[in-house]
Amino acid sequence: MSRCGADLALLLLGSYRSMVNAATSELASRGYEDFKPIHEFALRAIVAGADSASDLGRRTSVSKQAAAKTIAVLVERGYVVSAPDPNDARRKRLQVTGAGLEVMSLGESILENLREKWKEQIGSTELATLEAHLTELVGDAAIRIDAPGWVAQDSA
Amino acid sequence: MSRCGADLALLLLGSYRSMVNAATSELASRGYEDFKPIHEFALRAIVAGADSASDLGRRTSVSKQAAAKTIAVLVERGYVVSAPDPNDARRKRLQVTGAGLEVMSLGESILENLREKWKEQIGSTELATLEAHLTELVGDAAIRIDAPGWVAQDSA
DNA sequence: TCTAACTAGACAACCATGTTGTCTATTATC
DNA sequence: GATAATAGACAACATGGTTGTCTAGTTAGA
Repeated sequence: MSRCGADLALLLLGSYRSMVNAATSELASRGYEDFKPIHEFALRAIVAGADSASDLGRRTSVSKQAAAKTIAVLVERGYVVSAPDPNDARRKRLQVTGAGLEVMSLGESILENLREKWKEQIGSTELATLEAHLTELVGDAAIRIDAPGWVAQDSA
Repeated sequence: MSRCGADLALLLLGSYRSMVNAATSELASRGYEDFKPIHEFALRAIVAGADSASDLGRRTSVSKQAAAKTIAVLVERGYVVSAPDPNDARRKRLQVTGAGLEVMSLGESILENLREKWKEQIGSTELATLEAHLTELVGDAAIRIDAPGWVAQDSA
């Protein structure tokens, strides 16, 4: 199908886009209008323990300033609250709100549905193989969510 | 390997990134410092027949103004020349220069090498199967290169 | 044929998301 | 206790996208 390296790259990108677009538009249609992948990933990172702006920046390979901006948006929209850390007056501890958890689980279930649909298309074993191969390709890079940047442009 | 939909999405994105990052850093090390994926795709589109700014915008699903900005960069760096169209005084015909073709073929060969390496890792048939499955997933979306936006953030 | 509609491209203003650099307050470390 | 490191705020800027508006040129139709 794919004849050259560039096509393969495009194919990978297209597949990602295809999933994420479907997810964001679905989320939008359910009332989460401006929720972009970057927000999802930031929430995930916060839940995973990135409880401060600097921390979030480190974990997502982005400057703390950029992280702070993202957090500001999430706070403004009520997905995250930020409160002074009693143990360290410099820090502000982040916490995902109920609304934040809700949108996360909704997003995840949408993506999960997409994966299921795909599984039906190509078969369960085939999907597993594909995932294994992709994992092999990305290697260590898989560990880090990394640069929200390349995930930011979207909206559907 | 991948347990949920979000992981699969991330895996796809990671795979793309992994290829493109390697390519851009390789290009950078060979002297093409500021060459980003967006430029590559724009050149490809121009070669494929998008010979004006408006045209390029349409083909890459971007406003003509955005396309014009990208073109301005490519022209400035000598990858593209823009000359008045003798048949239509409104238009400026775009043409990829020798340098442009050179960087394109270099980029392509780098990506091709990456694909080869991957082929050795997982096997030729497996790679073909994987590509076929991905093609199935993206469906029609595969046709359009689409939004340079999600391809823009990079640099390596 | 002449007018109306469309098209190309230029320009400006703006938005989003990232970057660096600088500053203050606080905490850690020697 | 002096020095270094860290958190976060703020400002300036780069990039890459958007709309909106304008002019010049083309095309189509009454």
